[in-house]
Amino acid sequence: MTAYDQRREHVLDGCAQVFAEKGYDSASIRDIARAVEMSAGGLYHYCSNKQDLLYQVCDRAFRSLIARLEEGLSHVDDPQERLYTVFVTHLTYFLDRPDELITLTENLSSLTPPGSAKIRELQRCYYDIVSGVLASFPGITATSLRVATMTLFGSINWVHTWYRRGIDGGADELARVMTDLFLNGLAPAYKCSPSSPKHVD
Amino acid sequence: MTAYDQRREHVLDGCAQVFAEKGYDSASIRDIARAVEMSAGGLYHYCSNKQDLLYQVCDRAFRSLIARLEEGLSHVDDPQERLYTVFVTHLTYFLDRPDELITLTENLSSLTPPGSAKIRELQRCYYDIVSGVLASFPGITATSLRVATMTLFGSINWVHTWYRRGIDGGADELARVMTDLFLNGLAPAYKCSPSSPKHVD
DNA sequence: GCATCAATCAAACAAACATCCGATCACTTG
DNA sequence: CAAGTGATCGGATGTTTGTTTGATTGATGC
Repeated sequence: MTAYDQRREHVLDGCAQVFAEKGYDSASIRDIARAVEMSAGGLYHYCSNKQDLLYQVCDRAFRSLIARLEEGLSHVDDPQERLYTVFVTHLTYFLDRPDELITLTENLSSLTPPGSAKIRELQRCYYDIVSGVLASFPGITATSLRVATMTLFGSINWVHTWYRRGIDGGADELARVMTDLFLNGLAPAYKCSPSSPKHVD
Repeated sequence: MTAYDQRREHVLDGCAQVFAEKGYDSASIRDIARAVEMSAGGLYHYCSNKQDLLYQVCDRAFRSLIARLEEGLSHVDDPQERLYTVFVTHLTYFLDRPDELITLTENLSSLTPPGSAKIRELQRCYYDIVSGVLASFPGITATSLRVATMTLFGSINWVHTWYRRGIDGGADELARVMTDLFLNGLAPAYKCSPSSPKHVD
């Protein structure tokens, strides 16, 4: 990693922070410059324009996320454990680098061509992985697979709007609750033991 | 309803459309003026400033949504049917007036005091209703109630990012799939079938 | 037919914006 | 030391922003 690359990483960190806090549109080049302690003009040594900064942040974040998930899934075979791996990997990444994931979920729609197409490709890649995990459950149909996958993404991507550090438990606990919800639902008692609707373990 | 109020409704419709399409920050007063076929200055007869327009759109949308949900739930007693009612009401509203709901979910964070506090109160009201529905399921704990409620919101609020008209089925079908997922999960076969003694905890 | 009043407009305002540019600065290399 | 080079800066540019202002219109009441 060259010195230039290191500096660029630092710039992208600052971008993610500012984009996550104010959103792409109301984040000004001067805001970013202040966050990385550089002049506005100086930023243009690490990007071609403001839009390019958003692209670089999204690209880096998506690639990290996909790499982590592929690594995590490579050790696990059981479908239920693989589902847990999806949740815990994404949530761990979120707690680890919240600004990047917030930028990714909140500002994707601010991307313009041609960068938007490349990022959408990464998004598709991520979708296929998660969808593949869900597809291994028996009894799932084509339409319910799509809805279930999108519902899962919605659940995960919504976390940043309500999660509070120190109050809401770590990634493992959150992932456990969500996995249980997706596997067994809210009313397993109704379904499995109609004679004792109150029983739960 | 006075003529002024009617005209104001028309202005808010245009705002919702522009906000949903471009986002609050990059939607200009002139964009909105063009959408409602009025001059930029003329808009200020229906608001005190741009921020006020966002507030009015959010306020109107949230109140409609809450009213619809309260009405719908008032006819239903069974917990499982009440859960379906939550899904189908929200999704119907989304398919009915997508711009308002998109503005609500995408631009809430652009609200500033004092309007933001008032909207947050409506949000809290909506949360309490939905949380109450989920709380009626046996075996749900305090933390899992919070996570389940937020997961439900995430699922619903994410729909606008992937739904495609004419391809993805109506509100009732979507609500049915989601309700089934939340009630029974992906692996009811694993849990209930006698041939599969293993279960997750 | 005159006065009132709300609704609307075009024009103008300062502020903020992304971007560009010439001038330095801190270095390595000969 | 001299020359060269990449990084960074402050300032300037032209555009767009939200908002204000003063004038104009069209209808209503007298």
